[in-house]
Amino acid sequence: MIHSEKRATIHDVAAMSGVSITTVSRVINDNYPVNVVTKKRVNEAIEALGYRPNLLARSLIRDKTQTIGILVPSIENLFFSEVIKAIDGYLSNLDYRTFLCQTGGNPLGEETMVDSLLNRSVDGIVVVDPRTKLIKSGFYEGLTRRIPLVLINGYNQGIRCNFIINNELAGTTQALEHLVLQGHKHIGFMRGKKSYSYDIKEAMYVDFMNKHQLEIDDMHLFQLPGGNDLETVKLAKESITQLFSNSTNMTAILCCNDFMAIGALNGAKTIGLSVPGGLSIIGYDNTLISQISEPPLTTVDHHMSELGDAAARRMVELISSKSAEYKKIVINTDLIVRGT
Amino acid sequence: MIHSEKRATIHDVAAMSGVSITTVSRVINDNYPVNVVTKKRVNEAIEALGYRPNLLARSLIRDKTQTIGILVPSIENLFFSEVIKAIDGYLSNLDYRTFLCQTGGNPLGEETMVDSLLNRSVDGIVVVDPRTKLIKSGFYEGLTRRIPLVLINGYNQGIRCNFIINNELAGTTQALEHLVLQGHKHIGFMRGKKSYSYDIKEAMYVDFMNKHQLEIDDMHLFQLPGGNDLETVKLAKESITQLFSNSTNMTAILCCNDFMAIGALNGAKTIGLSVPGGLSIIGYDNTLISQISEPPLTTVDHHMSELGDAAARRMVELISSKSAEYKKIVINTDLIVRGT
DNA sequence: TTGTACGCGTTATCAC
DNA sequence: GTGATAACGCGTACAA
Repeated sequence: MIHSEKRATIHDVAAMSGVSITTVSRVINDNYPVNVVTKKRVNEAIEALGYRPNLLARSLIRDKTQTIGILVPSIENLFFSEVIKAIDGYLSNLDYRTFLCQTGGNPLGEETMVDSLLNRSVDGIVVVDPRTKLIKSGFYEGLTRRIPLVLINGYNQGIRCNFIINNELAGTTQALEHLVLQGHKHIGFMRGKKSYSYDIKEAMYVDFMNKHQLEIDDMHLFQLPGGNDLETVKLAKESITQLFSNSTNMTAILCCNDFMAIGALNGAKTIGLSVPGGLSIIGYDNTLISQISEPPLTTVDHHMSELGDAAARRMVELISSKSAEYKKIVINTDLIVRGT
Repeated sequence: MIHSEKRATIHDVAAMSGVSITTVSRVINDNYPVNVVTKKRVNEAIEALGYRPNLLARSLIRDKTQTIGILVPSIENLFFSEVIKAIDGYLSNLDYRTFLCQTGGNPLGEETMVDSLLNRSVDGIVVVDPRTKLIKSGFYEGLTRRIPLVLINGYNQGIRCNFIINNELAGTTQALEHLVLQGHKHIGFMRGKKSYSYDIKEAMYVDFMNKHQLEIDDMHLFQLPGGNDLETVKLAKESITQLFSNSTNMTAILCCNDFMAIGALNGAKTIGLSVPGGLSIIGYDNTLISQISEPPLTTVDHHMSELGDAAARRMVELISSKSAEYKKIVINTDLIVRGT
């Protein structure tokens, strides 16, 4: 297939309207005075030729590409896709385009993508769920001195970077307090294998239970081998059915994400355990699956859109150099009480 | 915040290694013979300076950006995000980066984004779910003469463009035949307001029912005001509860997407109608929600990853001009029989 | 095997 | 108000 029709350049416009390319440039950018009649002639030529500036050439000299890179472990994750939507939505209005980069959730992938984006002269990089290893190794601290950088989650104390983070502490507390208020004393906790956010939540859970003098026995703590995907649903379901096939005094459980909570819900249904009568379940993330389950899931809302919005806003600030310090912006959580 | 560290250019490398930029360029691209010792000196300088070619400058002269634009109505849609993942995954391996463009599902958004991508000299554009209006108006036929273009779905007869499409016909037939084989005679059909794919499915449904001499009465045909989002779940649920609160002879229903099917399932549960005992439900799309419902949803699998893969492959073909004709590539469907 | 010089399409800096 | 001309960083005839 041949795609030969060449685009008109600024020279073509200049030739047709009988002026220099300098004047054409001025008309386009409207940054210097140009005679009204000349301007009209130029605009007519632009129209006639269907001329559009080549942004590559413009970027080369301006050293700005109006382009932002977004790094994300995987796009089809419900949590990530909503964040991306928000970031891109915000930046799109400001005439930025975004490069979508899937890293596969491993450090090498992130480094490779960052390299690729730097070579393409992006104006900034947003990393969703950056690898802890790269944060601690100083990789991102080095990067943020070269280019505007915003990290979403993955916060670590003392790292000189710009962070937008969820308030995992508050979210976990809200959920647990809700359960205690409902009269629950035997509250379980379900987490995935390794993730910074699971660690924070677990620490918070243990802390909370101790403070309220509620017991935590081995039966209360679930560590699933999986993480945040479909497999997790099955694993969670099995865990719950197994637990209740033995005997347990557990009457409520806090799950680290909605997949786990759905799994727990399905497990309870399978063994005829009523929810929330026999078992109260609280999820985390407020993804769409929490709204379509029956009954709909009580869950902690991260406000993912706000997270993305905040990241995009911060990015624009950094680009326009309005801010000279590293900020940590915390997005609040809300407990969404539904039917479980 | 100041990001001042300037990147080394090809000139810096040339100066440090005591050769001309031409030689450096040859070392980088490995396209002309260079003395082994010279090459070594250059490579050392590259290493020492941390030099990386500026792809903007390279693109400007080569007229290739290694960049593809992906247009999509909205990224958080389960169907779209899986397609995007596949497209980007495939192209990423070939060192392409992708611009993610959300169009909002309206013609103006699509035109604007296409314009933006052309100005950025992308090597090709993939449009997921293109607006019918722009297909019929000749917009995309014109575009495909200027740049490699692949349309995913939205196929219309006689349009000279490259399409990758789902076999809606086969998918619908598979689902209906399954129901008939189960002995169902009163089969309903649920669709959304306006979409080409709903139209095809409905036509197929009507055709099938007529061929099998099965009746279609007004109670069998649901047209929801919504489409493919959370609201649809509620609407579908209400439709089903209302229908069965009157009397109906319907024993099975084919839904145009999984959201509708989940809604129908929730509705049935609410009124104590057993699934599939009292009502069989078949969804469409095989999104993740069909796997986590209880019971899991019987649904038609589109093979979204294959759809994206095929689009990416076709794009690469077009770019390398291996193909001179417009092709329509049809991706097969499979009925996934689960619990409804 | 290597270097010079031009061009890619634009904006910025001078002159006039 | 307007126009040459030099950048931006790179690839590549052409010449040596």
